[in-house]
Amino acid sequence: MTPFTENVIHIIRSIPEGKVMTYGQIAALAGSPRAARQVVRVLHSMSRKYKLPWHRVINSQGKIALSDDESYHEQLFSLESEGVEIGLNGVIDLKKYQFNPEE
DNA sequence: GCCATGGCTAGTA
DNA sequence: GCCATGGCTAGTA
Repeated sequence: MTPFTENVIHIIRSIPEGKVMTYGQIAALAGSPRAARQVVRVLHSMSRKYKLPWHRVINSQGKIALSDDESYHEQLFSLESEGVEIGLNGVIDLKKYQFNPEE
């Protein structure tokens, strides 16, 4: 496993309940600002094995990125049950819910 | 080495 | 357009 991948895993693991992070944000913290899609790959291949809180990762618009209907709703439900509010337009208020480790 | 993959993203002819 | 991976292939040894 490469350092980048390890970083990504650690970062995702560090997201507290009720908070979210962005693909790009995670990539940047892991040391490669434009590697957002690699974060996606990590999520795909390692979520289960490393028990990652995959549902706490959303896109920069503050939206759930999953296209599959069932997965989308699973993520929606997981977030709501942690207290994250999702607007009718499907948007999560990043100002309110985004996790910033560097604080 | 090449190439597809992929739940993206900044910036805007 | 970006770019880190994994899988696969041609082409050497």
